Amino acid sequence: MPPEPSSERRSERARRAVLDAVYELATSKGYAKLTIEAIASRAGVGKPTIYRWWSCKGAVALDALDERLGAASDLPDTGDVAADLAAQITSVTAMLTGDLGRVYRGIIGEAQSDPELMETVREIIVDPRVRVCRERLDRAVAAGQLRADVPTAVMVDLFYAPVYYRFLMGFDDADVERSGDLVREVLRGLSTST
Amino acid sequence: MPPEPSSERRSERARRAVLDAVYELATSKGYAKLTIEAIASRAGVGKPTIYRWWSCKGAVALDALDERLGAASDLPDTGDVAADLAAQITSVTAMLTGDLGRVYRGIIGEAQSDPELMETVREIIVDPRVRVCRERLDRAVAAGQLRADVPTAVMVDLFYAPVYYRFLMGFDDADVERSGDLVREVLRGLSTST
Amino acid sequence: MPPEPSSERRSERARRAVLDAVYELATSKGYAKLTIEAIASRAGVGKPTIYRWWSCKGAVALDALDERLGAASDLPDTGDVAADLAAQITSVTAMLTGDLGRVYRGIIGEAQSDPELMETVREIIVDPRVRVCRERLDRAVAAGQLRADVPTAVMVDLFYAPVYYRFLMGFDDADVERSGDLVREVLRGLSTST
Amino acid sequence: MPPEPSSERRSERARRAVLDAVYELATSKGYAKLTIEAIASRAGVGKPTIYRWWSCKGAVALDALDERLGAASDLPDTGDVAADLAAQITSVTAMLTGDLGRVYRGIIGEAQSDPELMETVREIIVDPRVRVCRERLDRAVAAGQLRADVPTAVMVDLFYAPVYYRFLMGFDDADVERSGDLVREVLRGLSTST
DNA sequence: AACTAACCGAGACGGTACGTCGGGTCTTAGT
DNA sequence: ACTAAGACCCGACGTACCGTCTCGGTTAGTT
Repeated sequence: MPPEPSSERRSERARRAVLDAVYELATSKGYAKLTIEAIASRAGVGKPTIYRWWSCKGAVALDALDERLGAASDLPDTGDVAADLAAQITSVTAMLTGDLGRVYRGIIGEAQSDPELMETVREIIVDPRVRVCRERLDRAVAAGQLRADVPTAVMVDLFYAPVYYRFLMGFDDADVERSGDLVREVLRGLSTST
Repeated sequence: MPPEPSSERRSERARRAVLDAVYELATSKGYAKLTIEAIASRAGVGKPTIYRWWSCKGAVALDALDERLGAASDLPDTGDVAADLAAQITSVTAMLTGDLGRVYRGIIGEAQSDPELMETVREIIVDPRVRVCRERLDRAVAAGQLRADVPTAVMVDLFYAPVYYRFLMGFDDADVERSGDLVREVLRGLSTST
Repeated sequence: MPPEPSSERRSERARRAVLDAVYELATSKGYAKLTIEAIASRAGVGKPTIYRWWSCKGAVALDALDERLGAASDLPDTGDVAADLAAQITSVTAMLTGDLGRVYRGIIGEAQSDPELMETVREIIVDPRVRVCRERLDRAVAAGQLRADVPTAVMVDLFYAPVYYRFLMGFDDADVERSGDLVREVLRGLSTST
Repeated sequence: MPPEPSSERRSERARRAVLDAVYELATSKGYAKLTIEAIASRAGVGKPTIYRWWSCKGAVALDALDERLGAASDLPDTGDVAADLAAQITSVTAMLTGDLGRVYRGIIGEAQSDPELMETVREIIVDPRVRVCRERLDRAVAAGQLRADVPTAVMVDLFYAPVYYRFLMGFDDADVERSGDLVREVLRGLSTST
C-alpha cells in the first residue's frame, strides 16, 4: 500500500521503527496528538523518510493497524450460521473497544475529510472482512438457511452497520459490545425458518 | 449550547456572521480547510469572539448545522409504520448527501478525537431525532404492528445504523440513499405479521 | 497634566485607585508587565475611565511617579556649592535605585518611542529639578565660586548627565550611586579656585 | 551574538533578508511599529526562523545596527588629546542623530525593561567603543596631558555621559550634536595644564 | 574493491494556523 | 453625566506542525 517511490533499497529498520512508534504514540497520547514530527522523533527517523513512503499520518497509522490486525480470517463454519456470525461480531467488537479500536477510530475520523484515505481504509480493512463474511453467508443461502432473495452483499452491510454505528457515534464500549444483540434481530428477518 | 461565559451583552450580529461564515466556508472549501482564522476573517469578527462562545471549530459548525436543520420534526403517522419510517429515512439520506451532510460528516470526523464534541453532536442532532422516531415506534408496538419483545430503543438503532454506516464509511451518495432498502429488510424481522 | 475632557464631575475615587494600582503593579511585576487591562482590573475601574483621563500607560505611570516624588525641593545652600550639589546627587541616585527608579526607567524606555511622552517627562520631572539646581548654581556664580563663562544651563546638564547615563545604560545600582564621584570631577573644572 | 541553537546549516540568505528588513522597517516606520510579523513578512521568512536565531525584536535590531556601525575604530592620535576626543564625539553624535540613532534609541528604550538585552547592547555597542577611548586616554595620561589620579574608566564615562544624556532624554538633535561643548568643559577639569 | 546512486538521520526553511494577550472603542446598566 | 463592566474588532504574540529542501553519512548493488 505504500506509494512506493520504487526500490528494494528501503530500510526495513526505518519501516519497523515508524510503525512501532505510530502505534505506541496513538495508543498512549491519543490519535489527535499524533503528529508526523512526533512519529519521526520517536522512531529516530527523518521526516522525509516518512513522507517518502506514506502520504499522510492516516496512511501510516493504517499500515500499523493493518499489521497488528493480521489477515482477515475465514468465519468458522459450524453449520449454525447465526452462531458463526455472532462469534464474528464478538471478535470485531472486542477489537473495536480495545487499543486498536482507538487507533481505527482516529483513522476513520481523519478519513471523513480525506476520501482517498477512506478508500484505502475500505480496501485494507473493511473489504477483506466483508469478503470472508459473504462467503459464509453464501454457503448459508445455498444451504437454505438464509433467504435467497436478499443479496448477501446487502446482508453483510446489515450485519456490520450496527457495530460501526455505535462505534462511530460515541456509544460507550459496553453498548458497542452489545451490538451483537442487534445483529441477532436482523438475522431473524433474514432467516428462512419460521 | 455555546458554553456561555454568561451574559445578555452578547452581540447577535457577531453570532449571525460567524454561523453564516462557517456554513459558507464549510460547504465551499470543505470542512478540512475550515479554520477559526478563516471564519473570523470572513465573518469580520475577532478570533477571541469565537473562542469566547465556542470551544472549537466543531462546536461552531455544529451550531450552524443545527440551525439549518431546524427542529426535529415528528414522524408522519399514516398508520403504516413501514411507509412512515421509509419516508423518514428518505428525508435523512437526502440531508446526508447534500451540503449539510458534508458539514455533518466533517463534524463527526473531528468528534472521533473529541469525546466532548461527540457527546454534543448526539445531544443536539441525534437524540431529538431518535426520540421522535421512538415515539412513532411505540405507537406501532401498541398497535400490534411491531414485536413487543424488542425494545424500541434497539429498533431505532437498527433503523439508523445502515444509514450512518454507509454515510461514514465512504459509500458513495447513491448507496447512502439506497440504505432505505436495508431498513426495509430490518423491518421485516421486527414485524408481527408472518 | 491629564488631558482633561473637561469636568469637575471626575471621580476622585477612580483617580486614586488607578494611581495606586499602577504603582503597585509597576513595582511588583515590573514596568514591562504593566498593562492598561491589569491597571483597570486591579483598580476596579473600567478601561474607558483610564483612557478618558490619560493617553497611554506611560502617562498614568508618570502621574503616579510624580505624585510620589513630591514637589522638587530647593537645593540646600550652605555656602559650599560642592557639598550642596553632592547632597542633591545623593538624593537623586537614592530615588533612581529604589522602587520609584524602576518605574521611572520604564517610563523613559517607553518614551524613547513616544516623543510626546518624553516631552511630558521633561516638563513634569526633569525641568523643575533642573530649575532649582540652576538657581543654586546662579548664586554660586554670583558668589564667584563657579566660572562665569560657562552657562549654568550647561553646568546643570553636566551634573545630571553622569547619573542618567549610568541609570539608563544598564550600570548596576552601586555604580549609579557612585556617579557622585564623577560629578565631583566635573565640578573641579568648573570651579574658579586654582 | 544570536543565541545559536547550534549549526552551520543556517541559511545566510535568511539572515541577510532579516537584517535588511529590520533596518528598513525601523527607519521607515519607526522602531515602535516594528514587529516580528512585519519583519518576517518583509524578509520573506517564517516567524519561527526569526525566533530560532534571535530572542526578541531588540536582539534582531541590535544585530542589524551593529552590522551597519561596523567595528569600533581606534581614536585618532594627533598628540592633542582634546582634539582627538572632540573628533570622536562628533562622529558619535553624527551617528546618533541619523537613521541609525533612531534605531539605537528604540533598542535602548526596549532594553529599559529587558536587562539581558541591555547587557547585550553594552557588550556589542558600548564596550568596544569605550575600550578604544580608554586606550587613547591611557596614552594621554602617560604623556602627562591628563591627570593620573582619575581612573581613565571614570574619564570615559564623563565623556560619553553628556552625549547619551541628551540623546536619551529627548533633547533635540541640535542639542545632542552640541554636547561636544560639554565634553570640552569636562576635559578642562581633567587636564594637567593650569 | 572501488564506485555510485539511493536512502538514511537530522534539522533548517517558508508557511499556516493555533489559542492568547492586550490595545483602544463602543454599548449597556447603574449610580 | 460619569462610572464599572465587559463585549467587540483588531493586530501581534510566540508555538506547533506542516511538507519541502538541503546536507553529509551510510549502505548496497554494479562494475
